[in-house]
Amino acid sequence: MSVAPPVSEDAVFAPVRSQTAFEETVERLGTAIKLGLLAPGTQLPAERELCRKLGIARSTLRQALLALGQTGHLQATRGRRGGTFVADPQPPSELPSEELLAQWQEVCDSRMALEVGVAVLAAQRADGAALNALAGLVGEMDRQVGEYPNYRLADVRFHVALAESTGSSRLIAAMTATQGEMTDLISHISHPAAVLRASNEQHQRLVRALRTHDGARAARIMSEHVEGTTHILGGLLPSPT
Amino acid sequence: MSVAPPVSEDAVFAPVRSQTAFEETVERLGTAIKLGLLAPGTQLPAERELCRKLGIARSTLRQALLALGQTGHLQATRGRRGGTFVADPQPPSELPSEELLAQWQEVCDSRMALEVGVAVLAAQRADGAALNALAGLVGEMDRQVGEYPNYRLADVRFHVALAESTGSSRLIAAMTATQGEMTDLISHISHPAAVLRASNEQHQRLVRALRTHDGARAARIMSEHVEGTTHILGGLLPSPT
DNA sequence: GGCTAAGGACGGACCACCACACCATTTCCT
DNA sequence: AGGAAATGGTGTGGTGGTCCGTCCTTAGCC
Repeated sequence: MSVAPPVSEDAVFAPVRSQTAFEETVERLGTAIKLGLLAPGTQLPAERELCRKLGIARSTLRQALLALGQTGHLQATRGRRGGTFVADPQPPSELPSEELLAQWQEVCDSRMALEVGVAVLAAQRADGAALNALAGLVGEMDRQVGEYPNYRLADVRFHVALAESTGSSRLIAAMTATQGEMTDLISHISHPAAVLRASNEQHQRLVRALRTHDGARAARIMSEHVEGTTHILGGLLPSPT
Repeated sequence: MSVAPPVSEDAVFAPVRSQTAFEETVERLGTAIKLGLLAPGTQLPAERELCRKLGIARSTLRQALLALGQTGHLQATRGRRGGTFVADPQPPSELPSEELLAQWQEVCDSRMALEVGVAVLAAQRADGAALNALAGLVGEMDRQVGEYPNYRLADVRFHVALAESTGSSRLIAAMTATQGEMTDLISHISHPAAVLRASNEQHQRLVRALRTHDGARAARIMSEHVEGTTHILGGLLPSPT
């Protein structure tokens, strides 16, 4: 027989979570709205076109749009020149769900892996335009250090733009999903200007590392950046027993 | 209006792919078998228990087991002391699917992000036992450098063990999925002993970096390690136009 | 007034999934 | 020898998600 070690088979036999098309659509559009990727006032594509893009039936899409309308994230008007639009605010943002709180460490771990890897790839690939966009977002965050919602908006854009600079759609999707989870986790804790300034300092140093294509340095900076958030959460959230 | 930049909304409106429970079960078990995580001869849990673990109905599980039985990956015997067992070989491994070939660059990008991030986390967290297990697998690969199937088996175990050392089940699952995709991509290309030896050299240097908790160094080594495979594939596979 | 483009609503068909009960085979135990 | 137990194998009915096609309603434009 093989000397195979006792491989942990828990991962293989872990519960299988089949996501319905309806659920995933609500998730995707809702996350994009919450993160500000779809700005308030933005008009969504027409239903008949959007369901084609998403690869689902129109009735299924309408279920999702209805759900997002009832939670106040979307608003629809009929008739010619009508359409579905992203609603303005959602000031009393939802409390993080139980299950997300229970998994907050796993979320931070996934984020660590994703962000560090993306930083390394970005150091290889980011071109001038992408670097300028990132630098612009760093400046925006610097200006909004006293207005957390605005800061967070630019923060999300920064990390998503980083993923976009790699040119990998998988990584972009993973980054938006991760940022959505992070937003749920951190939206209800305080964000002193000093902390934001220090965090943005790391953004700036990261962009400098990207300009010189220094992947190792980018990895180290991003690692420290993510760890900062993780430690803050660790001090405020209940640790799983 | 907001000065929002033209965010690439392609990612938001990308097709939604709802995976059925049946498909995901076949995928999970099939990958685990192909990767050798479930060694030949291993007995699966009884159907009535396994469907409970996976959180699906027994009939759905049986569809998956039937499919894997018809492809020769599983074999079942009835009666008390019976069960479902992992079949021995699958020498003529399947050709990589069209869609996977078309996405090979995205696969390598995802792998880069995941592996580098995992390496950084492992540098922080890997304990003595995990490091010894990794070192043992490096030794095994060194011995099997002339027998590619055996080498690949230890290679997969090495990378999965790296993910296990982070303690994050999400990362373990992501790593097994990624290794499954990589196996599909690289199983039909040649693997000279010199290449394997050089690759395993990087494994060894990585373990040394982990022992000193040098995350930056681990990131650099892993980045070069993944890039090696990517370049080999780039020379042999058609590039997407 | 009519055309058009948009959201809104309905009904039937199909299929994945589930829950439950039961059958067939083999082995173990008394 | 015979029954209990544990396994894979089979069938049946019901539920809900999804798709497809059709039609209705609203509102702006020519």
